[in-house]
Amino acid sequence: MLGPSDSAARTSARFVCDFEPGTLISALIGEVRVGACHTVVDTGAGYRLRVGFMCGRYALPVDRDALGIYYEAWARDTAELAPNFNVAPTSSAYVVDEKGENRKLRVVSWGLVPRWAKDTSMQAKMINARSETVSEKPTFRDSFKESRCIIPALGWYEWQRAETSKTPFFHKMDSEPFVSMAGLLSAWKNPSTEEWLFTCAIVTRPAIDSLAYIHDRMPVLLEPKDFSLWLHGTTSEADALILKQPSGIQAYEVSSLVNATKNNDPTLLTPVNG
DNA sequence: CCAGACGTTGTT
DNA sequence: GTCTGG
DNA sequence: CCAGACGTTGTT
DNA sequence: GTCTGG
Repeated sequence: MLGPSDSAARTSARFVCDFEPGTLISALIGEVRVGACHTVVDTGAGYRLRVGFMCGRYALPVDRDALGIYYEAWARDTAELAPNFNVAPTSSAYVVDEKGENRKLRVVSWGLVPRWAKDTSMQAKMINARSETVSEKPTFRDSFKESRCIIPALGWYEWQRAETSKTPFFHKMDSEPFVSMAGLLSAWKNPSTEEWLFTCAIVTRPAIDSLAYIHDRMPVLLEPKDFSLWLHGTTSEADALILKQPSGIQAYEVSSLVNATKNNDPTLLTPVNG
């Protein structure tokens, strides 16, 4: 059982709690069930549970053709996007999808608009879809069943929160050129203009232990050998891929320049000595 | 029947 | 579109 | 995700 | 505090 003196556990262990988030747990710490998702912060006045952050920004400073080759996807007809070190919600982004035998690279807007939406006002909040509930939620379930995609990135950013600070980290693969995030794709027809808008969301999961000191959630990551199954497998097969434990991820602190979306250059990826 | 929601993360 | 609440 | 705005009337 | 824009 974790105690206040267990400093290693304070920085890296994760917990499930049975009480209201934010409750001071100095008197309750003996009752915390170790298992997932929360870190303990010493506030001086006691111990507080803290949750981490989620993938709300990523980098894709890569051209269309490199993605087409890596993902074995048709990219010749895809619009060229500028290299982007700071992809934000509602930004244009590349995804890989597969209709029948045709795997192609597609330009979409990040933040899923379900096909029945009246407008795009909720888009910026729909950047993540929890894997635990994605097959049930009205906003995501149709896309999960019929229109899964891969969202490529060089890596993703997370902000580690402390009592008075927030520190961005960049996450990338050790030995793959890209992070392949499990995604959902949706096509929405604007009722006014009759134009189609393609949008996507990143499927998320609890963070693996080695990343828990930064945040408690992470994207579902796909291995190259599983790309096809994610894109056209059954929902059961997709569920199985969600449950796989990812590995080979490195994370390092970066400059808070990334906070402002107007900043968009290679220095955002430069490691900071923490 | 119609009206209204439909989501995630992190806050206290 | 589809489900829940009134 | 973070940064930045947060308003009206009347005018072109 | 909460919403919009990037």
